[in-house]
Order: sequence, then structure tokens, then C-alpha cells
Amino acid sequence: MTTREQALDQVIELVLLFNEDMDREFARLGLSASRVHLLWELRQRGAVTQRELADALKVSARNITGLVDGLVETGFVTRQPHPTDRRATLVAFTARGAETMAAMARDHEDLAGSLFDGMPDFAAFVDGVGHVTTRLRAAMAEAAAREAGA
Amino acid sequence: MTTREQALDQVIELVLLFNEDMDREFARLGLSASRVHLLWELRQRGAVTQRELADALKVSARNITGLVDGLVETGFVTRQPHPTDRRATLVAFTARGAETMAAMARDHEDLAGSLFDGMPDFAAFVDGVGHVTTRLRAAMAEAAAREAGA
DNA sequence: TATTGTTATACTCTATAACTATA
DNA sequence: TATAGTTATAGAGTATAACAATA
Repeated sequence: MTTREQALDQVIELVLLFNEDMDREFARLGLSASRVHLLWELRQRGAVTQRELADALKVSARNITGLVDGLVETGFVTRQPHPTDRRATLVAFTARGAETMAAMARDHEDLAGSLFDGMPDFAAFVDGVGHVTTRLRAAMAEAAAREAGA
Repeated sequence: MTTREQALDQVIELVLLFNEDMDREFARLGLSASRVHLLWELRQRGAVTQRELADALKVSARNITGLVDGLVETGFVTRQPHPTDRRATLVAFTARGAETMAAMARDHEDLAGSLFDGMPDFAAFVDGVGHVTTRLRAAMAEAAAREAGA
């Protein structure tokens, strides 16, 4: 196996580890990756319609109905009537939902410290991450073009 | 936002991108992440019992029944009687399954080339990945200990 | 007519519990 | 008694299609 293949394996190992850590952390809060994704968008955008959430998360409207149902039941968000469009509903944080997301942001800061504190060549690492991200995006675009052509 | 938080966001972005790329690639082959994980273990170990797969993937025996059912239906593996233990079944690759995994290994090599070719400071990047992996493992162990204590 | 969100239905991945066949 | 794997059941996340209310 080449040095590059070993490096890719190490990156994939890190990806799996990150997934595991996030899932464990979300489960601790009574959440899932999908529900956190929705809450994250809500935090970026403020109260929004389910339609906007469906577009943002790139999932079906039906799926948003289910995710919001779960988040309402567990007390993270509420459904409110849209002020002008009576077909639509607005999804907004409860106090608990807003606090949970604030706590998640604090954990995020702490984690950034834990992971990078004392790293020998932080700048080169960050450059490398950027390099890999760019290359992976290009590879995905190429694969998508190949699919479309085929 | 600190430089470290920005770096963590970039790493998380890369993690999400990798997940997306892998899922897309697996779907192209008629597979899912869970099924590929099983096939990957099968490739490392050769023909094994479902019990061994359940332990390796850290999922329930019931779940393995379902995954193997799907992989048999789609022609990637077969179930064979265990030579000495009549309770157990051995899971083995079909020709198609073996070819699919060989192709995946080739794609893996190609990807390693695409991602790291021309990276300015490859060694520092690899060291950084190792650093972050170690720190993340430590943080997870600490969180698990805190859970157990609480 | 078009859009928003829901009900109906189905598939995958996951779990626990009860059970069968075998060790 | 213990183990391997299945059936039974349940819940989350995903999809498409049909439908109701509203624009």
C-alpha cells in the first residue's frame, strides 16, 4: 500500500470517528444527526416554513413533517401559524431548543481547543484540509458529470 | 470565531463531504454504507459466520440477518452451511461481490492519488490527522467515563 | 393552476424479546 | 445450559403518490 493510500485510510478513520462522536453526543441530548441538522438550519435562519427546511436539508416535505413531529414531541421546537400564508407553518425554537443549540455551540468551542491545542504545524494541517476538500469536490463533480453523461 | 473553531468547521465540512461521496458511490453500486461495511469485514476476514459479523460491526444478530438477506437478494454474497457447526451459516462472496470489492479497492487507490497529489506539505497534513485522531479519541474516552460516572 | 403540508404506503437500518435447532 | 440464527414487533429516517386547504 502506498503512503497516500495509508493517508486516505487515516482520513477515513477520522471521518468515521467524527461520525461516532457526533452521534454519541446527539444521543446524549435526546437527538439524532437528522434532527440536529434541522435545528442547525433553524439556528442559521430563524423561524422558517417547513418548505424552506425541506429545501435546505435537501429532503422530502414528508420527511420534514416527521422530523418536526419528533422535535415537537420532545420539546425542541414549536409549530406556529404563518402570519400571511395560511397553508404554511413556521417552525421556531422553544426555550429548551435554543438552550440546547447554545450548549452545542459551547461544546464546539471546547472541542476546537481540545483537538488543535499543541498541534505542531497547525497552518499546514489547515491548508491540507482545504486542499483535500477542494480535490474531493472536484472528484465528486467529475463523477456526477460522468453519471449524467452515461 | 477563533481560528481553531474555523478549522474545526472546515474539518466537519470535509467529514460531511466524505460521507456524501461515499454514500453516492455506494448507491451507484446498489449498496448502502451498512452493507459495504459488512462486505469490507468479509474481505478482511474471508468467509465468516453471521455471529462474527455481528461482533465485528457491533450490531445485533437480527440486524446481520437483514443485511445478509439484502446482500443475498442483490447477489453480492451467499449463505453456506458451516462445515462443523450445524447451527451456524458461513457468509461468502459471490463472484460479483468479490469483483465489486476489488473495484472499490481500485477506486480507493485512485482517490488517494486525486486527493493528495501536489499537496504542498503532505507530511505535516498526515501528522495533523494523527494528532486530531488521538485527541478526538481521548475526548471520547473522557466523555464516556463522565457518562459512566454520572 | 400551483404550492404547503398531511395521510397512505413502502423500504432500510436499527433494537429487544421470544423461539428453534443445535452444541 | 449456552449459542446461532430466525420470526415477531417496534421506531427512526428516507422516498413517492394522492389529497386537502389555500394561494
